[in-house]
Amino acid sequence: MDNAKKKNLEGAGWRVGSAEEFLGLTPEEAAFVEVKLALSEKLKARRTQQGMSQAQLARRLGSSQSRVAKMEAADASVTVDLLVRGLIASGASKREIGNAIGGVAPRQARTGRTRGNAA
Amino acid sequence: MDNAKKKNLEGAGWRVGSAEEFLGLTPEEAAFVEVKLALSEKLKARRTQQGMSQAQLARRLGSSQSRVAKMEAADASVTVDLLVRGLIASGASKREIGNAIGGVAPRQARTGRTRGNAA
DNA sequence: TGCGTGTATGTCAGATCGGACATAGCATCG
DNA sequence: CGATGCTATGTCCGATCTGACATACACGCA
Repeated sequence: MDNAKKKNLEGAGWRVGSAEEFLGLTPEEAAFVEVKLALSEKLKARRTQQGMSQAQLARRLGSSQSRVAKMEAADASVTVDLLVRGLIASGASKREIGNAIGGVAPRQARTGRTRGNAA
Repeated sequence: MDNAKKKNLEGAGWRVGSAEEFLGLTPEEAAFVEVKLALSEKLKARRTQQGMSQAQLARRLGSSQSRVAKMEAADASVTVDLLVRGLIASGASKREIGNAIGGVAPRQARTGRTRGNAA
């Protein structure tokens, strides 16, 4: 799965979700998968951004490299639970997690926060 | 990690924000619990707001009333996975889910978290 | 009082998850 | 080339979760 491409689509008009429907998922299942995908992407982004290897993050998580790989691949055997824990272990705040799921595009194109912030 | 401990503690009846530290949770565990709490609150809010009973939501979820009760109680035996599914089943958008976690209050005052909608 | 409805709590068998391990693919380096 | 480091995939088996059920509590009503 190439994240770059997916992100392009997201930024453009939203395509990723349609893949799930194509697979015969209900809208609810699709939404759930989207949540997982969003979190797995964010996890990978944070990890690489911090120059960590999967093995390092795994250690921090008390898990294994293979599991981290599956997390980032949004493998079916990975739950949102684990992804959230992984994000937290990678230092993500609740805010970041929330934004990853429902937030506006994580693209850094925008200079200001969605909402007025820092004094 | 130490789910047993968490289970007991949660079962012992606990309060929202500050209790984690008192319970000796690591910051990461605390953050995770906060996520769960935020989601369970949102779930209950959405359900009642829609005039649904736990049993009705359960049916929609393909689950049972007792499990929904546990979800809303943020019981240790429910995962973020299930909470997210519950929210989706209740019609919540990804955005709403993200906001519930990441906490930018959409509209109403964020202070009355206990349920203070007694207007 | 008894009944109906909604919610809370405990339990359990079966389903799912997760850490660990093995293994393979791919770069990079000496 | 071999060695090292990082990632991907498949497979176990013990740990955890989940739906279902039983049951209890609360409230309103006739």
